[in-house]
Amino acid sequence: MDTSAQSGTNFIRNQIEEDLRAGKREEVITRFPPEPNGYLHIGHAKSICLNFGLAQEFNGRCHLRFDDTNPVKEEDEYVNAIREDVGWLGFDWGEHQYFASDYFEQLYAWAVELIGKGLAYVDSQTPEQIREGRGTLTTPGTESPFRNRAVEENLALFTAMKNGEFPDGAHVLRAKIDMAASNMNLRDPVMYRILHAAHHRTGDSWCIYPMYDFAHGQSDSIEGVTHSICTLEFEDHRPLYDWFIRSLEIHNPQQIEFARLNLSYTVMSKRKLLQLVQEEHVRGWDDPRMPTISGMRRRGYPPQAIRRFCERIGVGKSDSWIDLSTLEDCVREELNETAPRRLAVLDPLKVVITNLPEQRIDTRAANHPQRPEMGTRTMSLTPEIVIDRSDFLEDPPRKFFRLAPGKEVRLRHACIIRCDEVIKDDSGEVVELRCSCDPETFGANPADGRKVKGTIQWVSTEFGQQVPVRLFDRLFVEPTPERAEDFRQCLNPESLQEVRAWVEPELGQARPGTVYQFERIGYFTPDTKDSSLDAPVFQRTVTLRDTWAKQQGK
RNA sequence: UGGGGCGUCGCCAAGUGGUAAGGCACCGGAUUUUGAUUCCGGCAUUCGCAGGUUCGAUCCCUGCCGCCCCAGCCA
Repeated sequence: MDTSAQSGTNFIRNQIEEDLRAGKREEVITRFPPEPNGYLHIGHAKSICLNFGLAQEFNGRCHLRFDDTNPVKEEDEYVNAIREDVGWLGFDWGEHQYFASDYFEQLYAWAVELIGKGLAYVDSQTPEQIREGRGTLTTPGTESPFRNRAVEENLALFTAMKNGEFPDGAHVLRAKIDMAASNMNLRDPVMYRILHAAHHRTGDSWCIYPMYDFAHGQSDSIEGVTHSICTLEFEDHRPLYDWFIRSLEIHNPQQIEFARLNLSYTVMSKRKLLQLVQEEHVRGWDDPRMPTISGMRRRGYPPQAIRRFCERIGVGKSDSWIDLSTLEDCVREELNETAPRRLAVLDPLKVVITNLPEQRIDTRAANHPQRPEMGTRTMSLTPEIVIDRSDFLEDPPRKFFRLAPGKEVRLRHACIIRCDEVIKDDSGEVVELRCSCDPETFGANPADGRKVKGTIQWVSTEFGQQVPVRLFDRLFVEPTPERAEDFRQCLNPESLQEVRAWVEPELGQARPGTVYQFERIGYFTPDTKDSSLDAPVFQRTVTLRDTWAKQQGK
């Protein structure tokens, strides 16, 4: 793994260093704790890189622990997908894979212990009554009439809850803290609820399940976690986290909170992502337009690019909205180094070279301009080729370095051609160009010293192949769909376009796993799901920077 | 108007008493058989605002202002 990354510093790293220096901790154990109720997205990647990265950096370890305390939402499909994604990102949890459900027995015993200490009680109010009793942000709550039940009665009731003697919602176990606390989390939070639901791992063994607050900290404690890193919204829970640890007198991990990632032009909440999938706005969790790890993998984003992105955006506590261009830049940076180059024509315009000396002229083309070790391939120029429609303009603006009537341009890896004649159909559309070539310019500049600034890609219609290519655009037209009244109203109707492109012959056998650069266009890779052995379906990973287009847009 | 956080360049983000790193974006220019890449150069006399302490403050104090989170038997 590349640890060479530009390691900027951040407040969490600083604090860990301080804890180690001061002797408060002797090792660093972190954990990535996803709830298996959805697929991982780029926001999770930030947390994964942070937790695993810190553990690596301090020679500690990072656990993968599934926070599966709510059986109605969690599924094995999700735990498998999560394991695959974390591994693909390049992180290894070794033997340290855990489930909060592994600790149900221990958690139950601890609940009993707290009841014994008079720190927990069974509340028999209805959910509505409990809500009303909690008070509001500005008014204190009121104590439940069941708050002062005897320890023995609490024990008997809690045992009966566990034994399935009550229906869902009949009773709840609550921590006895302070109904007037200004921090709502301390107003006698619920520890256990009755849920007659099958759990993905424990099946029907339990019909009471611990709440997040009564499971997370203790799970960290059991595993010896030293630094429990989570997102900002849990900051208010820290006093409760500490209260349980203190009341139980067990190992005390330290919770540290950081700001979650927000990315422009996409949504990150699991609920919204689930909705996109269920309402079929996308073709599944791994749709290449999704901000999920699996979607990015399918789209061709290399894991190194995602790790670099997480390193680059830093870690802080202020709400941040990262621009999509930052992510795309990381993807380009990686792919520019590794992607073999090929020529492809997405929007073909037929060109006939009228004076080609032979029916076929072979040239050697480097697979990467800066990396000769990536080898070369042969390209065959024939009298009939296609070029991209956007590389020809009948009436070009100043500084248009491509083809136009009477103008010259270089065919990449081949020779210079001049446009002699423009052929149109009845409707006036240009359907063919007749060009003459300068045979002296194969692998050489014009002997007379004339300058031909433009170079364009081409494909021989005799040897090339036609393949489907999907062009993705951002899923949303609004920079912050997350804030919209209805984020679905912001969906980009043109986020997926499919064209039929001409590509170099060997691309017809391309397999998923390799990302190519189609020169002057972008990076493309065969889709893992829709490609077959000899029929790849290409998709655009990301475009190349295009300063010409940018200038034109102004 | 309870509590908890946050406010340094368009977007992120270091720095936390000694006179503002870096990245993305943007703007110039060089090289280029990808208008790609690469390379050079530019880009905050200023750190939410107002006072105060100090020889000196983004860093300390006071007061404002703005934004985010919390009233699930979700995590």
